[in-house]
Amino acid sequence: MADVAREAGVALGTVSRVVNGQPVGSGFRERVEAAIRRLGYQYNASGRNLRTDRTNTVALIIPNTINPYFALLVHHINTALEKRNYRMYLCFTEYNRDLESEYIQMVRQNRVDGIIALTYNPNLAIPDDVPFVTIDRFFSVSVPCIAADNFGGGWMAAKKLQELGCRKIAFMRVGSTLTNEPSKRRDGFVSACVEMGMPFEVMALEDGAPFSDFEDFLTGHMADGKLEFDGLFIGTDMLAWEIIKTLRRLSIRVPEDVQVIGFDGIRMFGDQEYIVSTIVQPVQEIAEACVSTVLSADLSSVPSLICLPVRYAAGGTTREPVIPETERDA
Amino acid sequence: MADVAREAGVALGTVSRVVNGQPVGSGFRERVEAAIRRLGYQYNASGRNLRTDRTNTVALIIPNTINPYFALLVHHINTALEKRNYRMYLCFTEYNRDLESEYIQMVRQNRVDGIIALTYNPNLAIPDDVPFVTIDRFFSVSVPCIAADNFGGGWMAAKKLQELGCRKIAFMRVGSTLTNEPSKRRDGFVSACVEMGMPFEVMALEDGAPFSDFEDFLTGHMADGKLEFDGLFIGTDMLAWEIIKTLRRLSIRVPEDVQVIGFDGIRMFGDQEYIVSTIVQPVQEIAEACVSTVLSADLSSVPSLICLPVRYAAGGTTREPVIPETERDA
DNA sequence: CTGTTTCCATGAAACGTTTCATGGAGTTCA
DNA sequence: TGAACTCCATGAAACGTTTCATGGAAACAG
Repeated sequence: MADVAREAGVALGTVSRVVNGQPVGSGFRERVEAAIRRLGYQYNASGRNLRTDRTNTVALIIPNTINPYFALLVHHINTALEKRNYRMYLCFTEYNRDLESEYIQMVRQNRVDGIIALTYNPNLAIPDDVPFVTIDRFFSVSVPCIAADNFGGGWMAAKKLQELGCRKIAFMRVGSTLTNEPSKRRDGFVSACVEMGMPFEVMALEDGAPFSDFEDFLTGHMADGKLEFDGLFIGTDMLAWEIIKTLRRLSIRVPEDVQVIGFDGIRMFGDQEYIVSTIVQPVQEIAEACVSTVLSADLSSVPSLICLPVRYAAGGTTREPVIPETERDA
Repeated sequence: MADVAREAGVALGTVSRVVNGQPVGSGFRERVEAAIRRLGYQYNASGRNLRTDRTNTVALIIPNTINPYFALLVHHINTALEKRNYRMYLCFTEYNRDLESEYIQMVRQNRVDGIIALTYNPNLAIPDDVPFVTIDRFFSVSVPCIAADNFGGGWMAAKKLQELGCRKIAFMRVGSTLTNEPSKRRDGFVSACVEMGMPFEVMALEDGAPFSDFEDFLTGHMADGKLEFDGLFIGTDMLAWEIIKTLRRLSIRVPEDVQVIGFDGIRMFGDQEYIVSTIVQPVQEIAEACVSTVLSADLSSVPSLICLPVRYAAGGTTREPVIPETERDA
């Protein structure tokens, strides 16, 4: 930059203002830009980062991008950041709690301007010197949490199963010890069942327990090769997919014998149909809320829990009254 | 850091060496570390980045992470980088050629230590002042390109279809104008067919042409509701998935009436079965090759095209002689 | 023509590291 | 005992920006 200034016969500050698009005296801009071209000058962001102590970068801490729901989340968060001219610093934790802390430490050293985290350590130390928002995890009123309306989703799933003609239903999930926002899917489900007087059961797989426990649960509720449930609400679409495979192995037909509703709104690829009938999370809205919150000038004035509405979408594992054409997002 | 030095009663350089784990006189390390704890000192990477003109960061430029193949690639590249204590700078282009150039410009300004790119502009300007490797795109001998053995994969697919009893087969792909490494899937397929004396056809969808052209192609090769092909090799698993849906709509059964082999090795989630029978790309090896190449001290001494072996995996859209249990990667 | 104000380029300091020449203290050897 | 070495902490410079106080020139008013 000093070279450019010399070449253009102007001062350092003038070059800086040209580069940043700030107002500059007539003729100066052209002179400086010519010099930049002549010298092939390349702007160096490190200098600015050091001087301003800002990086125009937000860290996103998430288990991985293999899970299609996470992939979608990453995608929309990146888009929302880009719109504001911010970059995304992506960290994969693979559900490893130590990695979560390590990444927080690391991105702080790299002076990110904010952190968005979807983590699994309930005792995570939240730094207070950088804007921090979480997805689906409530830590304290001073750490904004963005989540779908999980309770409402669970409620909606139970109601929907009744509407579809179910007489006895069950909720199945994995990871029973951790209490977080998605846990409320169960609460909403149970509340709706109680309110409707619908017979129901809840099966939560202990952490570390083998998947076969699910199969045991199902066979334990079978008589004459027939499942006593005619509706299942399952914590996530991924799990629903697995359980449907188990059901088929047990010669139980989906959706003829048992209807299944999952949660998340996962599709095979971008805009195809849902892999299972599901409660769809408003991923784009969640992403937008995360970004606008983490970048808001005054974090203390934002609500500590932002809860966004979900919707139901048929996906072939329920017997819909009218055959549903593929439903699509906006 | 200056504060720490003062607090510990040592010089700046000593603190620096302690922080970087370099050898230091006895007692110094303890004194400095105590001071760091007392002051709650936080290392600032911006200073180092400026001073060393390195960032320990590699940029990955890729269309998105919604496509499961890309998601897997991102995952493995991140792992390979992490192993070497590098961070990943992820840029999503959404197949937009202008964005590709913009991102290259941007990450250069951010002084990444290398760029790994999977791009779609054949005339992309490759910078020569930063290590640059590509995936699946050959630009010139001075730009290393990492790819699966696409030719071999196409060859393998044709051979496999014959082995599975096919008598007349076809290759279908999308994006006919762009010539890149994956184009060789077609070449391998054609070569094998010619060598075997197997009747075959090739259908490439023009860029921008509607998907229904595929359907027209298929119906154009039907008589009495029967497809004249009994085997299809399709450019990617995603496309294969779409085409299988079309086939089913045409009341053509897969794999009974026509066997289908895709390319990439996409699965629904992490380690489940493949969504279609497929030629599996060695994603992990590709990722490892990308990273080790882009970080190699002397780029000019690496081969300009690294071609990694593929393998066939049954996935339910072929009639395997023995019912295949799910095959899994290492 | 002088005094006042406005505008805006200038020059220098500062951000937090790394690195390197310097030299003081300790050790070895004659 | 002194010369020659070795070891390693020290202090200062440098990386490339941004920002701010300064002041010169132009514009305007009286």
